Amino acid sequence: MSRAQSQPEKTRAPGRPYHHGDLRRAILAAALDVIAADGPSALSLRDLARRAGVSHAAPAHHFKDRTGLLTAIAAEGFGLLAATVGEVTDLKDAGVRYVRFAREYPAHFQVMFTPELLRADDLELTTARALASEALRGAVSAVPPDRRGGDARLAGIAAWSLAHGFATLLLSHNLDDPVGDQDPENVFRDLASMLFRSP
Amino acid sequence: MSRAQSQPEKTRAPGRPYHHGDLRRAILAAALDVIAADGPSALSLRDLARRAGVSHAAPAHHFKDRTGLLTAIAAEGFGLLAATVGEVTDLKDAGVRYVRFAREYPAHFQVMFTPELLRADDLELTTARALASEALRGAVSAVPPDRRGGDARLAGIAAWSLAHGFATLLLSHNLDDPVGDQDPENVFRDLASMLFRSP
DNA sequence: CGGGCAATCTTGTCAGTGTCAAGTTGTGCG
DNA sequence: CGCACAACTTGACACTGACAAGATTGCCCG
Repeated sequence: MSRAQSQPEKTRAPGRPYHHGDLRRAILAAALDVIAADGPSALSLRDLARRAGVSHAAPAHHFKDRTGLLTAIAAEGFGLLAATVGEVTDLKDAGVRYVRFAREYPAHFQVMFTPELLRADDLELTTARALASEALRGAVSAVPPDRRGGDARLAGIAAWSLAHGFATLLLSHNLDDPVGDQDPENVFRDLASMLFRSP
Repeated sequence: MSRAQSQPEKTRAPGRPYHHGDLRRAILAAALDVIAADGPSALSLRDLARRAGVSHAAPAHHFKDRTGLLTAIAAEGFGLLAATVGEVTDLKDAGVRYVRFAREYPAHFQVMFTPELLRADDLELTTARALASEALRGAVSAVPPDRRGGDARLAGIAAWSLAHGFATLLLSHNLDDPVGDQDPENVFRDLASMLFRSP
């Protein structure tokens, strides 16, 4: 594997207390940094431990696994998404917020939609996902039937696909040229208008 | 990490020739299997070598790196995508083919759009990507201006976002419920009709 | 035909990693 | 006060990617 910015795995400084105090959050924050910068594959538990100044096995006590850590991130992400989309009544707004979420929490977003990295049956994950899913469903049902062609299910797939595709391509730097220096949220607003307009 | 289905790293059977004959393709094929099943993070060069019945360092000669292997896959993928989309004149058809490509070559698709796994400046990759990009651009310019709201650039982003989002959500099993047992390509056809219709 | 050379593959090694087991240290609650 | 449990450490093992150096082979050119 590729080395992190390794130091000789320093033992803890004599001054620092034995208990970290908030290791869980420290590990999570460091993990999000790494993932946002270099993707989930660059994540190393030992590296995170080094950054937090604890021993290499400390993270395992809070998240059991590498998978456990990523699952926790995904669950947190779905919670944040549900909060971001919130109680919105306009579908276009929901889409804009979806895109905003992806840009504000790129690490969460990436992990949330990479199922092979997650413990699929984790309870926190499934409930958080259900919550977010319900929020999105609510936004779909808010658009008047005559503007979405009658089929709510299809309208939902369309809206989700458009927002998700735009967000994904954005994060993977595939839209850098076409959107240029415009605000991506405004660009997406135009896309959404193309999808739902009076027939 | 997690162990593969490890055997004691057997030395080559006395009968088998020293030269494999087509190691490059064998490694590629095995890699695609693994990625399609468990994602790129499950990829192990040593495991691929075992599957091909060669020594652990043999793959490095064909693709230098783990990154090199993934880059080769991505480049092949963009070539295949360009060929799949081909010389199509209808944008909706192009989208359908995009979705078809993602389902036929899920491993390629996944790797193609995970830039942190790739050597961004690789020549084969960049030329193949340019080729595919041009094919998609051609499909966009084929749709009559009155149906796409005048702005070709925006129409391109919309079409790509819709197709890419649908394909991505499909592969990550997020649309299993809503599309049910219908043919995803037909579902996407309906989505595409929502996007481009006479105002 | 044969000699050598480059491509292909092997062996050995090193640092880094995830995970497990067992021991230490601190904390809060009875 | 003391004791059980949580938080953390230490140590070990099997695995990994990468590199260097050697073995084997096909093949091109004389």
